Amino acid sequence: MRLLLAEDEASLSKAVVTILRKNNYTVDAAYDGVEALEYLETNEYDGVILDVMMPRMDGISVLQKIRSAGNHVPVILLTAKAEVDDKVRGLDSGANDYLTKPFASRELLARIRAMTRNSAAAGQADSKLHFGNITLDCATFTLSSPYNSFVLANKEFQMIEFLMRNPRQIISAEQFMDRIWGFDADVESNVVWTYISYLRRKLTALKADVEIRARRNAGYCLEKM
Amino acid sequence: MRLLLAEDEASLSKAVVTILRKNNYTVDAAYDGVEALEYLETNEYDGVILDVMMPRMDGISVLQKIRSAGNHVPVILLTAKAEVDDKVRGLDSGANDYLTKPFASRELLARIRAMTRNSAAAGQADSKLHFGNITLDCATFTLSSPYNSFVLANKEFQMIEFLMRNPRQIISAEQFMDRIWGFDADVESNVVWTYISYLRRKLTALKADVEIRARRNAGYCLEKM
DNA sequence: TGCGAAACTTAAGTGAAACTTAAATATGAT
DNA sequence: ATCATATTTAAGTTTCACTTAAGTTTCGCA
Repeated sequence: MRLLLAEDEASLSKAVVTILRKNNYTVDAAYDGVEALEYLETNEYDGVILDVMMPRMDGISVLQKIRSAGNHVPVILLTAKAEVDDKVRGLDSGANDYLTKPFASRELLARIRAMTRNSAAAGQADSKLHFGNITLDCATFTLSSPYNSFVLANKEFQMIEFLMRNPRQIISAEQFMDRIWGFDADVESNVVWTYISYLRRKLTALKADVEIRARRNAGYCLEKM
Repeated sequence: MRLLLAEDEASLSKAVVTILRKNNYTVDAAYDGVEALEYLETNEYDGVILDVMMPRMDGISVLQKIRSAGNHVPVILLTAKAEVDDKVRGLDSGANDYLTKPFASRELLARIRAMTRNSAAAGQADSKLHFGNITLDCATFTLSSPYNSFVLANKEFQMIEFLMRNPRQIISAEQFMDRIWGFDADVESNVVWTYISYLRRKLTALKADVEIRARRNAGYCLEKM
């Protein structure tokens, strides 16, 4: 799951990013409205947490802008004070939820789960993905088959999740990079090969009837054997 | 996905075309504004990458011209300097995005994906080509008939794609070379024969009711038997 | 009908892309 | 601070798509 956090207060932003990463979200952080907009235009997120009060462009304007561009990504607005007017204006502009500072991290996590639940439900079955004889439990990061099971590390999990949400589709190394590492991360595309290798080893150990096939000069593709 | 790249600097244009083709876009290249306009008037594209500074007609004028003609194709503008005025003028003229040189290829690709996302969701019919009893799935590189199917290698795929997008048209070996290998590649025209041979073998195995016919001293042509 | 040119087929060689592994580094928990 | 685990880098290895080359067939024309 990939989230964007737009929050100008650096210490709060860092704290929230840490909490979210611990909970296995992939998080990009923007520090003002214009930056947030740029991220939103170039990446696809599963959810956005948007501070209302920000330099250069306020959160509600960002929200209006992306909604008018036809982007329906779920958005939680953050604000310092619970002003009813702000709240109404925010929700009218297309926010899915609203949270006032200060907030408990547990509440934020719960609201994020609620916000992303719908898109998951709309897309497909909830927290468990199936393909062939393997199952990925997104709540526990467990990849299992009738023969065996593994608890996956964060990056491994996101790789197989991406593949299982798009079975039989070709996914390029660049798409993995953009989605999991963020398009501005400077890691070698080598790292994708490494994780593909790890995952294949696990699929073999699971006696999976599916495999990650390489399509030279194109990408990878999860297919039945 | 079919893109038009309008960029006058030959070396940059060539580099970008190569990158885009590698990412399985079909790309036409124009080297000035007037040429770009001609391409845009005679073909339908899924997206356009338009350099602002070009001979004969600048990018923004091209953009204004096609917009006033009612063409809503998504456009990314390219410019050397990040001048705010230029940016505003470009976006006001109807550009969907703006990218300043130099740029990372991964960022360009991400922006193209963002730009074409909507149209991809709208019309996915583009990703499958039909002729006679054979079908080419451009998403999975699969060539199939009611009897059988093959996953094609990159070059094979591009050859049959070119033929299936222009059925009954005569395509010369040179056209294949320019389009698939690039007009400056130094490979023997032998390779075209080789791939035609591979494809014919596959068409036979598919019991296809179409064939690649050779027109002596002219080229090849995909026709019903 | 026979000749030369063009088109075709096949198979082996090559290099770039993909893969694997292990070691180095970063992160995070105790 | 220390140790355990996750992630990234680096380097050596393998694989396979592409190219080449050489021999064969087909075609058009005299």
